Amino acid sequence: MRHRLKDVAERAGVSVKTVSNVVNGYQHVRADTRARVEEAIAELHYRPNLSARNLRKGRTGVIALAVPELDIPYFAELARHVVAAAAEHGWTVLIDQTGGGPEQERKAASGIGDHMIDGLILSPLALTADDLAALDGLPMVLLGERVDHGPADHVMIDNVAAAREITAHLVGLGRRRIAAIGSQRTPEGASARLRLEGYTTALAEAGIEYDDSLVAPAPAWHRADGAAAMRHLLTAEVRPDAVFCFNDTLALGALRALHEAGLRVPEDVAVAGFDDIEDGRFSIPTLSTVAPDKERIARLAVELLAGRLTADRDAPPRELVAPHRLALRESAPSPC
Amino acid sequence: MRHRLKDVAERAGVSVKTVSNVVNGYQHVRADTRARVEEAIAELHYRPNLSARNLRKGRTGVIALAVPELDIPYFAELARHVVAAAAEHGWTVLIDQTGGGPEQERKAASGIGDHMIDGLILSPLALTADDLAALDGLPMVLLGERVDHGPADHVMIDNVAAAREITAHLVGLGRRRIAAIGSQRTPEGASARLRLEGYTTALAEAGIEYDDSLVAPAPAWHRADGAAAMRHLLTAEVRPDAVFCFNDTLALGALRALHEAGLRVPEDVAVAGFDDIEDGRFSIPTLSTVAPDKERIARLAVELLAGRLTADRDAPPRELVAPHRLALRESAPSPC
DNA sequence: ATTGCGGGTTACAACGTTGTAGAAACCAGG
DNA sequence: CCTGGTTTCTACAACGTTGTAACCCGCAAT
Repeated sequence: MRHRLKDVAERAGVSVKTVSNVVNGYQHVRADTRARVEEAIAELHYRPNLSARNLRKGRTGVIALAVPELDIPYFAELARHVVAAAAEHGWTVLIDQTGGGPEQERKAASGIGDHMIDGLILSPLALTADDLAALDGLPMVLLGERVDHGPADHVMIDNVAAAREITAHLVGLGRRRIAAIGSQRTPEGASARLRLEGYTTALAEAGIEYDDSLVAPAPAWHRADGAAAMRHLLTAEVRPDAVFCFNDTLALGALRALHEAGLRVPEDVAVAGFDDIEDGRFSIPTLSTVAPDKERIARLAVELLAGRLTADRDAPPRELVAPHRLALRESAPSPC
Repeated sequence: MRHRLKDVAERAGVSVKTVSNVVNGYQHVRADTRARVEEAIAELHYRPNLSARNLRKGRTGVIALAVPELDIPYFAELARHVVAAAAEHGWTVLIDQTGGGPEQERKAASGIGDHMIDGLILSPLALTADDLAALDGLPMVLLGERVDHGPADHVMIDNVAAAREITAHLVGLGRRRIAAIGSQRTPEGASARLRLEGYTTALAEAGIEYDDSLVAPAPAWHRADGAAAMRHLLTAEVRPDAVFCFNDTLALGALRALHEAGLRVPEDVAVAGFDDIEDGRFSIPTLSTVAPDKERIARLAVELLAGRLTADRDAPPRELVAPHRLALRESAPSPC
C-alpha cells in the first residue's frame, strides 16, 4: 500500500539513489530521467518515510513547544506565534502540554521527543536550573522567569519594570489603596515574585506604605482564583480602590467578583492585568494590562533555537529581553 | 555525546540485543545481567533513538491533532482533553494549527506527519469529503460538521438539535424578535448552516415568522465579528429582544456591543452562545450556552483512532454523536 | 552417557533513507 | 581517435533499532 524509494526506482528503471536525488532536488539529474522518476512518484503516490530520513540525517525538522496549559489564553496565543515563526524556518511544532508538573516537564525535556525533535522551547514552572542542567543534550530555549541564569538560552520580559509601570499607572489615577492579586510563595511562583517586586517598588516610589493585607495569594492564575481573591479582599474593612492582578485571567475573575459585589470599575475600583490576552479587549469593562510582545517573544525563541541547532551548539547561554508596553483600556483608563 | 545501544552493550559486556531486551522489558534476562545493563544505561544516560525504533517498528507512538486555530478557546479546551485521552493510550499528541486553509489542512493530513504519526484527528474547515478520500493511508478521525458521511471516522454533536433547544429556550423566556449571529454562506460554514437550521426550526415550532434581517453573518467567529454583527443588528428599526450566537466568542463580542449601546442583558436583550468555553462562566453577565461534552468528544475520537490503528483498519467509517446540554446562566437565565 | 528442554544470550538481517566514492557516459579540444 | 573533465548515475554502507533464528549452557529425564 505504501511505497518506498525502491518501488519508485524499479518502476522508473533507475537506481534507488537517483530517485532519492530527484526527491531532494539534486542538480545533476538529466531532465528526462527526472521526468520519468517524477511520473513514477506520482503514480505510486510515493511519500518519503520521515523516520528513515531522520534516522539517516540525525534531524527531524520538528521542534517542541512545551507549555503548562493550553487553555490559558496567554499560552495559546504564544503557541500561535511560535508555530508561525517556526514555519518560516521550515519546522513543524509539536505542542506539548505539561500541566506544570515536574515529571511532565522533565519528560517533555528529555523523554518524549528524544530523537524525535531537534529542539525544545520550554516554559517551565516546576523545573529548576539544576534539573535542567541535568538534561544535557537537547537544544533548548526557556521562556519566562522560572529559571534565572540557567544552562540554556532564555527569553523573558522585564517583569519587575512592567509591574512597576502598571502599578505606577494606578497610582497616577489617584489610587492609594492598591491591592495585588496573584502572589505565590511556592518555587513555581517566580513570575509572581517579580511582579510583586515591581508592585512594591512602585508603591515605595509613590510614598505609599506597603500593606500586606492588600496582597492576595492565588494558588493558580485562573479566573476562579482571581474571583475568589477579589471576594476575599472585599471582606476587609477598608476597600481597595485599585487592584493589580498578576495576569489577565485573574483580572477577569476579579472583574466578575467586583460586578457581583455591585462595585463599579473603574470608578470604585480600578483593575489592571498582565498579558494582554484577547479576552481583555472585549470584557466589560475592557481590561488595562501589560502587553508583552508575544510575537517578538516567539520569534526570539525560535531564532535562538535556530542558532543552537546550526552554528554554535556550545556557545554560552544567551538571555534576551522582549519589549512590553501598557495597554490602557476602560478598567484603568489613561488619565487624560 | 549521545549514546547508542552499542555503547551500553560494550560497557555492560553484553550484546546489543540484550540491552535492547532490557530496555523493552523482555522477561528472560538474568537478574544480574539486567542489573549490569541498567547500571550502564544510567551511567551513560542512554535514551533510545525513537526515529530508529519507529523505522523498525513502523509505529511512532505519536498522533496528531489538527485544528484551525489554537487561540479559539473551544479548540484549546478540546486539545487539552485530547491530550489527556491520548495519554491513557500511551500516545503523544502533536498539535497542529492549520489556520483553516485547504493547503495547510492537506499538509496536516498527508505531508507533515507522514510516517511520523500513526494517526490524525482532524477538525477540517476547508477540506471536503473528496479531498479527504484522496488522502488514503493515514488513519483519520474527523471532528465537526464539515464533512458528512466522509471516508473516515467521525465524531460530532447534534448541532441542529442543540441550536433548536437553545433557541427554544429563548422563546420560552418570552422573546419573539430573536436574532442570530454567525451565519455563513461559504462551504466552510457547515456548522453555521446546521445551527441556522436548528434556529429556524425552533422559530417555526413556536410559530414565529423567520425574519432574514435578524440573521447576521460573521466571516469568522471571533469576538470582533460578534461585536460588529451585534452593532449592525442594533441599527435596525426594531431592536431584537434576544440573540443566539453560533459560538461563545461571537456571544462575548455581542455582549460587549450591547454594553456599549447601553442595553441591559438579559432584560433588554437575552444572549445565548454555543461551546461553553471557560470565559462564558466569568463574563459579565455570565453566558447561557450549549455545552457540548468536549471530554467525551475527545475520548470518542481517540478511541475511534485506536480502533483504526489496532483492529479493523478497513472497517466502514463510523459516525458517533457526542451529547450536549444547555448551560443556562445570566445572559438568558432559566425562567424559574 | 546421551538426549531433550528451555532459559539466557547472541549474530545477523532488515526497516527506508542518504552520504561517499566511484563507475559510466558524455563532451570538447587536440 | 585519444585525453581530460564534467555530468549523470549507481553500488554500498551506514544511521540505531528490533525480529528471527540459532546457539550455548545447565539440568532433568531417559
